Amino acid sequence: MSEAKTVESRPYHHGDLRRALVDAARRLLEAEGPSALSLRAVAREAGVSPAAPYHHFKDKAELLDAVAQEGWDILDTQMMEAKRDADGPHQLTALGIAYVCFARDNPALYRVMYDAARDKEMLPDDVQKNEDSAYCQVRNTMIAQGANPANETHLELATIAAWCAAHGLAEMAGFKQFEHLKEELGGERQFLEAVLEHVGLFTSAHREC
Amino acid sequence: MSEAKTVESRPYHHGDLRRALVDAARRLLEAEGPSALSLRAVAREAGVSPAAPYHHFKDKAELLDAVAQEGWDILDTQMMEAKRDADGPHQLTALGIAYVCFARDNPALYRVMYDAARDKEMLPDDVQKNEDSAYCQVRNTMIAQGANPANETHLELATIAAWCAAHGLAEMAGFKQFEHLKEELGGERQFLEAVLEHVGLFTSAHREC
DNA sequence: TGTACATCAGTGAACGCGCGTTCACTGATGTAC
DNA sequence: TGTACATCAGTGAACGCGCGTTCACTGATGTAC
Repeated sequence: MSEAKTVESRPYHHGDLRRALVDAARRLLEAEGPSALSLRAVAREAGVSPAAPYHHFKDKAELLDAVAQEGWDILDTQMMEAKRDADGPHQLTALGIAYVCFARDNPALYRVMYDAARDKEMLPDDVQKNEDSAYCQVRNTMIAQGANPANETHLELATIAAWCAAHGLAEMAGFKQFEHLKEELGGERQFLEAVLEHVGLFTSAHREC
Repeated sequence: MSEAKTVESRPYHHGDLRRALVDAARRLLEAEGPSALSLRAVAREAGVSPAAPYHHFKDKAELLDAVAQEGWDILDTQMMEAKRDADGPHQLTALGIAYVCFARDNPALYRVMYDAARDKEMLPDDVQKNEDSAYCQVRNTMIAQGANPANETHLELATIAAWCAAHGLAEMAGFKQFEHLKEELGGERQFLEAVLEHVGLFTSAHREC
């Protein structure tokens, strides 16, 4: 689509083509959706020949993985901010809302993230290993809100249950069937909160997206 | 893949090619996954020329819609059976488990169903309109288990919350990260029940998949 | 009951397309002496 | 500081592929008289 730099100004060596390709992929993704995300289209969008990406990624899958990884990183950051800005008892809901808002604001990116996860049949490793990851934030917040950290199984199950509910809501919140509820409740955000409240693991909160 | 009838036995006019194409699509889907589901591959699998499907479907999307619709019908049936076989207080969990089991047993079909839904940004119309639909079964079971049918908004939100949790679990239950929990709890089925229990809308039940 | 004919449901070849990937290449950069 | 040379990161053309869809066609079926 758009090109940040004018074509003629770019030197033969790009400087950071890897970064530029991931950026180009994200631009394409938002503009055209996941089905438009071919290696060639990404190269085109970055203003580079179709063979150039192969100096930075083994194949198409590796490029997609890098895009997905960036998605997880952004998600982590946004959830961290949401948690920081929320009062103690509202932190878990704030995390849930931040999760769903991320998915709603970046639907194509979110889809790439989960398409990769389903293909591999696993979330990226550091979703559970990195202490700042979205997953660990939910887990730690559950402890802060009274879950017993000694009962590891219970804690994990609760985290997974909350995660599943948020993921389901993220994928379905846009469905037209629910539009009347959004109107009735005063907006999408209120709708999201109301659904999460019904899940039972979350308590109510009223913060920004 | 396989061919039910021998090639030479099939008459020039097929009889019910529409049906045969949907069946072929499902066979392909389970054997090769959603990415293998091209119009041409379906025709090939059905033993028919690439142009033949156009006498029964406007285009590829319409064929995919028919496949997805069949998925929703099967889901409705399986949930109905699960509910019938469960005791009153366990019916809601039985429905949840049946939902997740359907998705786990037919992962490619489930993906086709939701890919179509996300593209259209809505579930098929009769998921909410048909009284036997999975959605209405959950809704009605909530009433039977004590939800106030007069509070329509509350009822809908609870139904959606349960649906979201089940959908999220359906997509994530296969992730390798959760394998140790399945072992610890004695199997995938126990794991699914345990997660749903944590959702709060479900109560425990112990029935067959 | 037999025949003419319209309609239906297939065939198979062809179209143009964009894709992922490879290849021999070349221009730019960095390093050793 | 200057030069030779290895390495790096691009180019652009080409490969083979499977795709969705269209087309003129033809064999089978059903209907009217």
